[in-house]
Amino acid sequence: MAQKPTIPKGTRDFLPAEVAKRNFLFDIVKQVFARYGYAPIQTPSFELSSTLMGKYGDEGDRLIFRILNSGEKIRKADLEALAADNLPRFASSLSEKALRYDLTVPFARFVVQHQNDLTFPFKRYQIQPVWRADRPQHGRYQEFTQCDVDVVGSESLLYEVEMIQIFDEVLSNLGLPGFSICINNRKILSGIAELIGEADRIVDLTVALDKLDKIGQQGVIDELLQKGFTPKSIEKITPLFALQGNNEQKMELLGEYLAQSEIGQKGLDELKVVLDDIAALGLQKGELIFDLTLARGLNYYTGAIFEVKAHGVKMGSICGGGRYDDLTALFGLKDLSGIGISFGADRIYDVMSELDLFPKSLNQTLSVLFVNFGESEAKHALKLLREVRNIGLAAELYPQASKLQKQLKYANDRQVPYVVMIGQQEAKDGMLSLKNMETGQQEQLTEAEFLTKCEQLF
RNA sequence: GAGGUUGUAGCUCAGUUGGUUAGAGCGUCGGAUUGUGGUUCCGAAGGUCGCGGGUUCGAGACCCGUCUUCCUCCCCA
Repeated sequence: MAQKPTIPKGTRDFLPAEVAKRNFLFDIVKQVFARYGYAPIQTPSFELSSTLMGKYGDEGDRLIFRILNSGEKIRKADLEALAADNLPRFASSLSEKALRYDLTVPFARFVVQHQNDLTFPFKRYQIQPVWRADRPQHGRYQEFTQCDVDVVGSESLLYEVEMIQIFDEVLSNLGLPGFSICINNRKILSGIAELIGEADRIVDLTVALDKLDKIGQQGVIDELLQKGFTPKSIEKITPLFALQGNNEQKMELLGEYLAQSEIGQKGLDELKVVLDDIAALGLQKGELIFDLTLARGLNYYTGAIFEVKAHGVKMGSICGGGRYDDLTALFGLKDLSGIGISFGADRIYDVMSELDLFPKSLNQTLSVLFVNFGESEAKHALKLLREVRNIGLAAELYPQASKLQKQLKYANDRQVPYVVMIGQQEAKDGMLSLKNMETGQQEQLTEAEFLTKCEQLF
């Protein structure tokens, strides 16, 4: 026997029932995106390595899937680098292309490349798979789909507000009973780093701070010591550990703490505008929380940063995003601030499955099944079948004259609500039997009566 | 990238200190029922025990390698 086929780790097949649910999810996402004025674009699955490398931090670079050069190009391999044990350089000489790691960086490249064809502020959405060479885990895949909205060409904080509204509207429309939209601002984090005299170590600082709720105060201090922060600078951080209460209380305390930092104050001011606007507008199911420990490792964020967590399930963040002032500058277009967010479709799918939030009717892909009683009966049914399809209902004729038992079982398995039976005598009389599969009841109808009923169903 | 864990029928899983012919439930197929499904009863098919190597008279079980699963870390959606 041939060996059982498998697919690579971290990837999945989707059965019809799963695709139906995923499409349900995508449809709601698209609907909201479109309503806020975003238009869809698509970009290639893979980019030049130079486009992607270096944009996500060291950790991110490691997780980028690289595409091996093909054909004669393989001869370009830098064997000296290999001999010198310089593996990154050796790898680069083997590969010039890589699968996209997210949709934001390819989008920045897209904007720069097509800047003459775009009207700014440019608003786009993009729903496509991305790939990460990560260790698979619960809610973590090597191939997964992101749903991104981004706008570039405006610094207006109205877009921060808009992104929060989109989070709230999409997730509420999907039926999530509750979720936290966490917000922070990189400028606040920069201000803190500046104040403690470690302005150039902001990444190490934020990564450690990010773990506060996981490893606790002492854990953060230990990590900072390990990273080489001086006890003196760490001491200056400790007031932050006491930060508690609601958003206003946290902001007030932080206002005093950051009094001497211009950039920190700016971050606070931005945050306040956004929080006030949202407070005035209100949210449906979402809860907006200022979370100072929210850091996000992606190093292109410069202003607001977001992360969303679903309530009632054990799952990492289901959405993320933030403002980036310099991303297009990396590709040669300066002074173009952007902000964007991403919905992790696969994690949201998992959350919805766990909470049983998908409508049951999604599995119904066929409304009417015509039973096949034989060659001449089938030919007769075919004409009626065409009319049912013209009305707009999904309908089909069973392909062979199997036992009725088998045909009904097929209808049952496919959750078909109505089965039509036309035997020899019925065909002659222009009559048919319509069986309701849910109630089991059956009625005799003329063909005209049946078609009228189909129109009502549609 | 570090550590741990898992893999036996289509699916979920049993399988004792290594010992003849590897089991169950569900599902599938056939029949009870030749034009009536979802329930019931009877019967059948379906396995190089993830893959490769090793130890042994003998391996599903022990050892090594490899792939895969899930978990913790790292990072993230």
